[in-house]
Amino acid sequence: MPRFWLLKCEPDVYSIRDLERDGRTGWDSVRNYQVRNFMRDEMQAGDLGVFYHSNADPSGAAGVLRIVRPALPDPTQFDPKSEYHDPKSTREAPTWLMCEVEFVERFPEVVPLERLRVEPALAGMLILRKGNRLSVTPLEETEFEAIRALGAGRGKPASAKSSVESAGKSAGKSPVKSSAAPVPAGARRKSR
DNA sequence: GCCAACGTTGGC
DNA sequence: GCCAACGTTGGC
Repeated sequence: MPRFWLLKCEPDVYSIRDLERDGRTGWDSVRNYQVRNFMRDEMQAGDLGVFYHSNADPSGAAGVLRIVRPALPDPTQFDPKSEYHDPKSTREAPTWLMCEVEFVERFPEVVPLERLRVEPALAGMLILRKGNRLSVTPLEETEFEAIRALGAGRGKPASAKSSVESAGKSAGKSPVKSSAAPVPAGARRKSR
């Protein structure tokens, strides 16, 4: 059973269109212990994630990605020239991890935060909680499916009661562009 | 650009 | 191990 995640990134830094173009990328530069532990302990290959654009116009859910490999050493920590260099980290025991992700789909339009907020199925979602700053958060399957439905334009109006039932299984037939592109080496800010 | 909320740091 | 100061995030 796959798990579900929400991954935030500023689209000025790396957007869903960049991922669509690249096919795969290393979700690097995360410098938060809680997020690192998610990647180390809970994330699994095959998990699905919502790609969320933060600090954007509009901010919101932009598409879907899949976790290819969950807990790789983040190379930026070893790069003295990187903004994310961590001199205390060693290759034997890397402090920081990243995951490799692949493109699954881009929503025709970003589902704005404003829309997510009024969706009953998303009432408990971590990212909507005030003050939450984690760049990677777990999602319930119902939350993931609700966001995916909104992204596909299949969301019920915000006023509708119970929008969960309609969010059926749609996994498994994703238009994955199976690019064999390696993980880009460039140090990119995937938020912390 | 403001500012609330949070994580991290460092003095003690 | 407490906690104030500081830096950062991210919506608005």
